[in-house]
Amino acid sequence: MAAALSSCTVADDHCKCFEALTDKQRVLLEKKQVTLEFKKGEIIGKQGSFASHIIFLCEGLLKVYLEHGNEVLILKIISPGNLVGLSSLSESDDIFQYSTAAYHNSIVNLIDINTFRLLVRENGHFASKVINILSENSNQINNRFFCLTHRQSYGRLADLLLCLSKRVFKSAEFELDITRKELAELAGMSTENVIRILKKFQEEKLISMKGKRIELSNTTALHRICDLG
Amino acid sequence: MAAALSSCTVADDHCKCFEALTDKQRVLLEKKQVTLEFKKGEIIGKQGSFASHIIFLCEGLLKVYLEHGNEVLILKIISPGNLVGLSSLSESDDIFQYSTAAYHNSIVNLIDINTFRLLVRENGHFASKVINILSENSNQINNRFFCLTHRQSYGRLADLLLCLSKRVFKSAEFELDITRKELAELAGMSTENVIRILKKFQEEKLISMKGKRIELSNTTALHRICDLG
DNA sequence: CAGTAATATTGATATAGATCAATCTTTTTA
DNA sequence: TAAAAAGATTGATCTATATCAATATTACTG
Repeated sequence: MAAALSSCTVADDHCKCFEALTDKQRVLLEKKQVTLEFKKGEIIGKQGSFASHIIFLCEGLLKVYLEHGNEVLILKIISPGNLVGLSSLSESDDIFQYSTAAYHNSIVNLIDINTFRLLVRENGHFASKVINILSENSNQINNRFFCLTHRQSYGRLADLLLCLSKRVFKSAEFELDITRKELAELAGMSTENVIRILKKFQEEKLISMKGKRIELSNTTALHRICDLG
Repeated sequence: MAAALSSCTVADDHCKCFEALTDKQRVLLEKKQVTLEFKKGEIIGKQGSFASHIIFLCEGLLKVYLEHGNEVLILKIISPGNLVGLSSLSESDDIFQYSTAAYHNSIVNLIDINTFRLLVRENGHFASKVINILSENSNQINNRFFCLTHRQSYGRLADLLLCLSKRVFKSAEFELDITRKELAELAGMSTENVIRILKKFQEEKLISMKGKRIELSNTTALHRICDLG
């Protein structure tokens, strides 16, 4: 029972894997990457396109999502210090299975995927770290899967707010510079529903909002809403 | 658009990874595993318990699922030749993040997880194969995630039937020896709804059923139902 | 093989949340 | 800075699907 269900949408710090590289390997990897800036809304990797690189986020905020026709499913949010696209390491298909886009202006390192593959094969410790990251990723997405399929809208939105607060902004008060529509995609519901629930949360003094600024005033109650569904 | 959305619930053949081992390594691995039979319904690995082994399915059929309280989310079905529990390789937590149970009587190899870890670190090619498996797994679960959140019940059930036919039983006609409740869990809906939709499918001559035996008579139409949602 | 338990089926009802439509507000741009 | 576009909000309606309740069927057990 109890066990705080961690359905958080944000990936954990991944950069640790590079510690397993030798100095020489690290130099090689650094040579085989480029740093780029992406503007708000820009797509960094498009689902279905050729995956020539692994993405490392230096600054900003990204979303990783599936799209089919007009429908979108956000798999996770990427905050700085994390990697995207490890699942394209699989030699069998080097196609991005999902899209990656920037919520805000972001700075990104694009790491050559073949060099990455080489290092995995060359350095088992590095490979082992990569496996850790992939595993944590799966667990996180699985929990999000559970949350989106088994919790109802109030719970999902409460969960999302807590997650943003705890993991992305690391503060009970934060500037949420994304549209309601994007919030709705994150929580897996309609835009109108997000608005109505946020209003309800305000009325019940669980949060307070001015402009894009949100403050979580009663995290205990929000947690309870998560847990009850 | 087009692109047959592969939201299949069944894992692919995984056994390939062992090909990357040396003879000596393979012998070591074989020494560090035991073969066991599990009866229908038995739990092979319980979410939250200590993950001391990786599961390899020789014969039978398994389900991998999350549980919280009374709620269950089936992540995937495992057919023979596949591994379960790779995500527990992560050194940081050797706890099963999900449960694994047998649909039918099943024969399973339990492989010592530390030996597995050792081989990953020792043999980068093996590690690379393991990464492939983890990646394919993620992709598959992500697609199932999309399916369960974005398709409605008719589409989900059609998808499931096609998947069972194509991947598990490898035939348009098969004996589906699981309860309606379990079917419902797989398709992410209520038992009653499964029954009603199966009835509708029969009326429209898309499938025919006698007892536990199901035959898909019009897979084209079923595919169309999947795609339209 | 009778009796009980488990599962399947059918119908009626309730509801969360989507969708649609209209207005208001903010942001962008020319 | 005025006009247009994009986004936010509110209310009304609709519907897919869960839930509840009753009965039928199948499977199990002593």
